[in-house]
Amino acid sequence: MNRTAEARMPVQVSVDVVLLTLVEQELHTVLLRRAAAPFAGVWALPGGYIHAEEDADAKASAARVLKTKVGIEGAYLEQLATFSGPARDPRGWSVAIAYCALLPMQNLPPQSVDISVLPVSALPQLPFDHRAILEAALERVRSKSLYSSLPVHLCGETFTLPQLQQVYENILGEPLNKVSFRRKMDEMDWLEAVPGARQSGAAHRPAQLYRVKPAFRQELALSPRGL
Amino acid sequence: MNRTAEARMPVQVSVDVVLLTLVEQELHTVLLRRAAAPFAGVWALPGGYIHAEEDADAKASAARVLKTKVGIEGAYLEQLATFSGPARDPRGWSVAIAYCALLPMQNLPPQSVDISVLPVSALPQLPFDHRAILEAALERVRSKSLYSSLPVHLCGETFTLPQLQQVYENILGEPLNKVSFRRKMDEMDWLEAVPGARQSGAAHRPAQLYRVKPAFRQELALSPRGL
DNA sequence: GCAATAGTGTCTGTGAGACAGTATAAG
DNA sequence: CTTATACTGTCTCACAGACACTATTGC
Repeated sequence: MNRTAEARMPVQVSVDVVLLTLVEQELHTVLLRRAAAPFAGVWALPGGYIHAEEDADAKASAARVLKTKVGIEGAYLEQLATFSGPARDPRGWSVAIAYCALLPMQNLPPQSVDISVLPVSALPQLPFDHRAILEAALERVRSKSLYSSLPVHLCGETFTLPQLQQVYENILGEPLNKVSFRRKMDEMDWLEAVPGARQSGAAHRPAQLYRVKPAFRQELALSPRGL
Repeated sequence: MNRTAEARMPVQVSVDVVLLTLVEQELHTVLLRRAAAPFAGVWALPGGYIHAEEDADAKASAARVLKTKVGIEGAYLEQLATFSGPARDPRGWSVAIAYCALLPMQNLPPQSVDISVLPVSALPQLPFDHRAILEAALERVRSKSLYSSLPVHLCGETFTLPQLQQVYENILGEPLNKVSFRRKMDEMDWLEAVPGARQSGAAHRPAQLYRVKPAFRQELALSPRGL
């Protein structure tokens, strides 16, 4: 057997990142204008080749892409799936390890001629198989929002329960029962009230501010029976 | 910007397959004895490089590995996750696209000096990060068995409801309520009775044989509230 | 008949959703 | 005071699990 022949035809490996945020009650994604061919000048998902010399793994590559090409750090990052085949990139057989990233809107960089934040319901045509990658990200985020704390990564440091419920509702696209939602948050036990902190300024009873308990900052909390 | 420099350091891309089956009420996995270095002679997950000339995508590579190295076709195949980094393979920075495969025991090839079927609870030390890949596969299969028809791919063409329930119980490691299980199977509506076919030979009332409805042969059925 | 397992009717407890009430801010 | 939203007490209905009963085979 002839292993060198097997490995001879080169396969390009890149990472692509679906960076999602919530702007005015709707999921938005960040697109970059491609600098180089193919598809130069076209809006596309942030992505890039793996740098074997510096990246500890593909997730680190994705974090580096977000830092150097979008200018953000600290986003929640989760591997989505790997897309592959001879046709997805005109340069030949390629592999893209896709990641999903969540970030609160206020941590996003300002838009520019090369950085755009668009609602996922009204995106331009995307190059490669980026449309399929984006759909996979949306499905993943929506399905995990049914039974986990994932959506909290779209909120800031502190938030009120009504705000958090709105985030869930915006992702899921349907209203949730207030009493059930609060019961679930209570029994999942991953939030703590910020002592003495209340939302102020509104012409009604102020809401208690909450934050994620330290043990759950890097990890999702799961609810066994959903919601 | 210097894209050719970015892509210069080569990254090896392979697929690894966790092939699971049920033998005597316990999940087993298929290991192959490695022919070549590194880890020559060691039991490892079936795997191999992507053949860009012939594979339509990474899933096709995984199917080809199963066919050529294990001798099976038609297994249920699902992408698991992609493992990467400089340390997982001594030959250097590498990417492994991991797949999970399910097959009924009777479709497995006979064991040989190079093919082994072992219970997942008593495996030898595995090379590379194959232990982590296997754990990911087990977690995926167990978690999907809580709300989908996934376990049916461990059954043969036809099966009785008591047999199917046993498969679920063996995967999950806990007994299930008989009435609830049958209610769920009924409302998920992905099984059909084989007319007139009943299990025979046992010294008790024979059970009705079922098969998967054609629409669900290639696709999982999901239950919104689990079980 | 008995033993053994298949399959079903029905009760009960848990838990999610609905509703309506109280609480607390601004003006 | 009114208005608006935060928060909570409680009822109800749906559904999962438990139990018990009937059904059908081999011996």
